[in-house]
Amino acid sequence: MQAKLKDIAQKSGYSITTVSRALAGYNDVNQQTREHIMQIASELGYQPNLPARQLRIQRTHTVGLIIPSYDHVFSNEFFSQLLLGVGDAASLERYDLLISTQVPGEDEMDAYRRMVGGNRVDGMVIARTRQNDPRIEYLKQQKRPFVVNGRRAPGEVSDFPYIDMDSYNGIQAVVAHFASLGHQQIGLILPPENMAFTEYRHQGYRDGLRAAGLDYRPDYVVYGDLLRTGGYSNANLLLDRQPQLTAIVACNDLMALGVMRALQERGLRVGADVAVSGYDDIPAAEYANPPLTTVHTPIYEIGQRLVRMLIALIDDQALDETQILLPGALIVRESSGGQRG
Amino acid sequence: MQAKLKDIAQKSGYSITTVSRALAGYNDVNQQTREHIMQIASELGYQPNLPARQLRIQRTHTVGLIIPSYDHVFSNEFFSQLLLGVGDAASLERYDLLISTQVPGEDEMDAYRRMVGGNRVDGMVIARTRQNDPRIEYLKQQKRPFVVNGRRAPGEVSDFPYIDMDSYNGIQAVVAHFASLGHQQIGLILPPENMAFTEYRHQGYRDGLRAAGLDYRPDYVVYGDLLRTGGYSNANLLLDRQPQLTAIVACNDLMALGVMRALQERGLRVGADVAVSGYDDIPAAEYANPPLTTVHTPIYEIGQRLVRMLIALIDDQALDETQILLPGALIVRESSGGQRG
DNA sequence: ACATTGATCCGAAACGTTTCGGATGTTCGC
DNA sequence: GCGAACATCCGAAACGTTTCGGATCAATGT
Repeated sequence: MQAKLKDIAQKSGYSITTVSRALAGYNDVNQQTREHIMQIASELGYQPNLPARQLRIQRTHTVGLIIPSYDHVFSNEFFSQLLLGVGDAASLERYDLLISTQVPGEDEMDAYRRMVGGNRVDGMVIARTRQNDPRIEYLKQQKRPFVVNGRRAPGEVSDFPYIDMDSYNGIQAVVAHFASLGHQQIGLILPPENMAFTEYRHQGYRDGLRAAGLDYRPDYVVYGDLLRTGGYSNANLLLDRQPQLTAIVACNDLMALGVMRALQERGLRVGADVAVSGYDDIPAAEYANPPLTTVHTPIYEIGQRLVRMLIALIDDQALDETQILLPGALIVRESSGGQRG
Repeated sequence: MQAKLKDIAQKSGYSITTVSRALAGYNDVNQQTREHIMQIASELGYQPNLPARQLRIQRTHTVGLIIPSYDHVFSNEFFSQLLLGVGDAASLERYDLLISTQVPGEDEMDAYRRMVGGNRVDGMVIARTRQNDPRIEYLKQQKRPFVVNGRRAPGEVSDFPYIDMDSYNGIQAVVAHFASLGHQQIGLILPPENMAFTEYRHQGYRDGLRAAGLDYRPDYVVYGDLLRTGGYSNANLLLDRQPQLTAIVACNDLMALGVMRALQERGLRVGADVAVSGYDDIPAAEYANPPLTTVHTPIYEIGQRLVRMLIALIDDQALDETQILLPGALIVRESSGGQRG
């Protein structure tokens, strides 16, 4: 049975108040008294009852993260790396990470209301912003601390603290790289249309083509689902309609892995016949067969920084920077193939 | 400002008690009264204060999982898949998942004491059992519900509910497979010595050799760290000392990926020159270059089943099965190479 | 009219911890 | 001896929800 302050008070002869103050390091407790109390607490294996403490101090020392759950999408290394960054940074600050996996939609919003409205967490981390993101609207309306990996769509004011990748320039660099290899028929598999970052990548592709003196072809562009299955099916769709394509830019690595699968099943060689790029540089990009060209996203570090920002907000401290845009380095691997005529 | 029961009581004219009972569905509240109260609760966006409720009912509806954190080891897809299985099953039961990432050792044990002793969680999931696992000893001593992915070491009584892979037979199947391809010099990279499952895999390797009429060579066996870096360095160690090796069994996929890196850097072809196998069948095994032979572990499903078992324990329900050993299917991919003379 | 039953509502206490605002005792200075 | 200052300890109330054990009222049966 778990010991309580009351048990230590009984065993030590001091009041519950003194026991609490002694364990909390209050300086109006005699040193010997403190040591005696701490000894008994240790013997009894005392741990403070956290719901009681949380209720009293109105703080849980917990960061909330609700993970979108589609179909094992969590095996998506983007989220696992983010989660590790968040978790490690939280642990360093003596915070825990509370997770709920929810299919986006009403269940997800219920989970936000429960966690935030129920004072279960001190603040939230949000990732993968959507257009008119209801999560952000709810948190702003509740005036509760939160930080975001992502911005609103181009042209909209992002009125919250965020860390995002400059994916506009990242995709532009991919297109420039493929153009420099001689590719003139470059396809694009975008994220879902409702994602806030989709249009940044779309614009990066357009401007990359323009800079390379290539025409934008809408029929070379499809919307995907950020999953390997979406990469696979959309690569097939693109290649069925546009067999002249010699390169495909997928807007994340997981879709790129699906593109590679589709190419291989069609007897096309990745790189040699069709160049492929992903985005994010998840570990699987490097292990892939062949290794995948991508744009590096420091996912783990983003997770860490988000937590540090969030805890500063929770503590009512000013942030050094409230909106951070990180550049992403192009990582060229074998899926680019070589120079072509 | 978050509405409380008291606010609803004031606005409705009923007592706090009646408001609480109405929202909880007690049948001694008039239907009209209930509807009136629920309308006000909805208008005010009421959410129950969860620390208060948890303190009162002595239940948090939370599963705890402390993730070992070495050096981004969480990017290990074993844990991310387990976590997703755990998280999805928990969500289905209206449970949250509380995570702390901790380096194994005293900080980790402090986190267990805080979560369990502080009534932060209703039960714990433990993975990757160690010899004399202090986590298990603590939870047994506390008489708190927990479930384990893994058993104690061979010959020891596992006196707790678990789900484990039959890795003895899994590794034996790998060895048999390599032997059937004609390999006679088969190396082994084990998990760390302090892992409870290491000796099952070691025994599977020995018995697989014996069944194939091959001698056990202790100098073909090293202990690794379950990380890619350990696979890499131990493959180099083995091949420096035993250049005649034509196959290497790594006891998890991540180490196998490191083996493959080491081979490739030595100008050796994976499969053709040295066959490689991992264990677990994480997604990266399939994407690897070349695709990795492995033994399938249904990690996500294990996570789900563990949570169902745990919640049954929390609810004082009998388990259908308290100790489950799952077979793992051999998945042959290109890293095996072909028949050799 | 009185007692019983049923419907409906509610006060009080519990959960365990924290901390405000004293209360008490001792010592020292005047 | 008295008052002030200091060291040390502590009672009470707060946090928000739940639920036990009534309390009250109206209707019905005797």
